[in-house]
Amino acid sequence: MATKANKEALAEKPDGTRVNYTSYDVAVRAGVSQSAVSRCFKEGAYASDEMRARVMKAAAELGYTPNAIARSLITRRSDLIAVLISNLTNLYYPEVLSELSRQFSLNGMRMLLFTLPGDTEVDRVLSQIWEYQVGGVIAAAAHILPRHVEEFERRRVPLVLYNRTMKDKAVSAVVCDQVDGARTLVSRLAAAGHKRFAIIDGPAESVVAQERTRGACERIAELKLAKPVIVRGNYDYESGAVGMREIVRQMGRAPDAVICGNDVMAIGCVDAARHELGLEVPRKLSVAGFDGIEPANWMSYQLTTLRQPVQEMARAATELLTSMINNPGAGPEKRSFSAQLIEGATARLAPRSV
Amino acid sequence: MATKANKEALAEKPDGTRVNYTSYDVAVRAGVSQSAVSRCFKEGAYASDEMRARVMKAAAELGYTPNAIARSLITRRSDLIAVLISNLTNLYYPEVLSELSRQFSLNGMRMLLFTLPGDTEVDRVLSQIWEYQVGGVIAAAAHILPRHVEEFERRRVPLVLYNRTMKDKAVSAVVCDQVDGARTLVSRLAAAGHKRFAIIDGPAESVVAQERTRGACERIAELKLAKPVIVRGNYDYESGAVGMREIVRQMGRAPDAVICGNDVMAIGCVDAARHELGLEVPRKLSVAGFDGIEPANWMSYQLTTLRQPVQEMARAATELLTSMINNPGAGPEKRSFSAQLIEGATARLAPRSV
DNA sequence: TTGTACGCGTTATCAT
DNA sequence: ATGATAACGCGTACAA
Repeated sequence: MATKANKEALAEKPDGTRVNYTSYDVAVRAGVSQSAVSRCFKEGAYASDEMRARVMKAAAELGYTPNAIARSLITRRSDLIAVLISNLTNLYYPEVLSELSRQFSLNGMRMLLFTLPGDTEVDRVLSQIWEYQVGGVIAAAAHILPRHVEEFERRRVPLVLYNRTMKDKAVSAVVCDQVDGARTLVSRLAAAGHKRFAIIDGPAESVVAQERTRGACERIAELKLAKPVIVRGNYDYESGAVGMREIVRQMGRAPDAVICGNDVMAIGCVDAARHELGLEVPRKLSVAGFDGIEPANWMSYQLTTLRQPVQEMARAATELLTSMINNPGAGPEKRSFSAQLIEGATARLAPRSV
Repeated sequence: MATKANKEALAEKPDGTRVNYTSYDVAVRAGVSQSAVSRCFKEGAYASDEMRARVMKAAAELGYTPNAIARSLITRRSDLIAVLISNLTNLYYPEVLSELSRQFSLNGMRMLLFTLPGDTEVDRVLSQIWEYQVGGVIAAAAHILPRHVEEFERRRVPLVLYNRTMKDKAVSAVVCDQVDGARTLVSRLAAAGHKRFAIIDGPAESVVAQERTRGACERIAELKLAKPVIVRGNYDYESGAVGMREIVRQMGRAPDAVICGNDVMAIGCVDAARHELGLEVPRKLSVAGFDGIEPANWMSYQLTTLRQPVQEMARAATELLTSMINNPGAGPEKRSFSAQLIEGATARLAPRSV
């Protein structure tokens, strides 16, 4: 047949070398049908040992690899997962990404990575995602709006939010309880005698930052302490240092404790206090952060922080997503984790109670 | 026709909602042929304004998105790029990855991310890559062997190595001249009076580490200085601290200068010197690192380091890869960059000469 | 157990 | 300018 001849010729290059063999090429070489080859590459499909051996031998000789693109066209599902991340320069995300990658790899899924530079890019990135027929998406990025979630629902693409939730919209998510962590932190600081608090908040669009600040403020109010001075930061080192200076300016003196929206800002805050303002930490000033990134452990800091169980959270996210993929009917599910207080050496804490 | 009826029914779910529309659905709604729809979504293809408008309207109403899987099956090329990275926990890589992502996104390519946990995983990961018919690969990972490169050549898949090269094998790469950087560093340190050097080397399998150490040793020998004590590290903070202690143990005293295989180890080294050994840095001991990661800038360190021009390198890597994709004939090409000495505050350097 | 035939959703090649 | 039709490489129902 002409068709067969064409197919055979496909792998032939002008220079005589061959490249990109298909299951058909393998079939010809093994003297079996194409569908037999297909079956041999699928676990638990009908195939005699004799044939399987012949096919595998031919495949190995040609260096044949199944074409995942063609496969997912016919099976109507791909093992592609998209991961959306805001900015990798936030030292917290590489760890998350690394764990996600490990977990997905273990589950036989491939990861399509999208980083979101700006806020308005979401629509553009989502349309790229739809094109690739991904099996699911993990979004560890800000700027995901309810209308985006609705599009996920319409398209029946499973979505798991990482460390963010959505008001008035049921959506699967893996979160760390920021409010609770912040409350615990304030309690422990207050019990140790801190009275005047200040907060270096994260960027306005970060839900995580909002929750951390809210938790701290709530608890401070409950304890009838003075309302904290709050300055805005953007999660980076410099804004932590700037924030610290601004706090001192606004208060006319140093506060007792500064709660920072993340570890990097806390480190900037500690450095500004020590190196620029001459404030001893923690003797004169307590500083605490959130996340538990690796540099927080460094001897120069030994930051007091609320560590997120990244490994467990990443695992939960992949499990949640895979279960959503396999049970398309199931409704949204939230999994919440608690932050762990790392006592560190940048804050004076009362001994653990309760 | 039965076929048409089937195709129409495809987007229909049991519950009556529709999902995953195809170009055929759009065609029916716009009252044109399927191939017309296809053309409308392709730039510069024949299509009257009138029809284009009708088709786009129908597509928008349905929320149609072209299926990239099907497209790349027929065009025999995908806009997928695979990126291989050893370990994201090395603080240097997130920046690289972030830049690569930005660049690829700008060029309309999607990024498939593979992280390599171990050394023997390479083969497994590569076979996953072949399955996805990627247009090209950027490898910023150790453990890529000549036989792997040969498979890239056989399969005609463009490969660009990031910060690694291969002996006896021509392969495209973007590198930073580590040897030259290390030599400059030693020269500047020696000119400032440092005589007894020590080196905290990176892991054995890191070519980058080998070059950094080699460059330093060469220059030290040329200057007729004592052979440096060399201890092995593994790029992480702890191994920098351990390395520093080990150096002092081996030498019976502190050296004049320690050159570390990367910034994270240098930071560990500085911390161990200051906090554990009571050595003033840089008054009693000079320490320098490589990479120029963000924490190296922090006030507590202000590390003296050789910064790699990550942005330029990432850009070069994407340019190189895209040009290889577009000119399949062209041979391998190397692009080399110079590291920039950040003078910092952890080493006493002689004023710049020559 | 194996082979035949068809279709996944798209682009490319023809006619018209 | 537009429409029919044939691939792309694979999985799978069905026949043998």
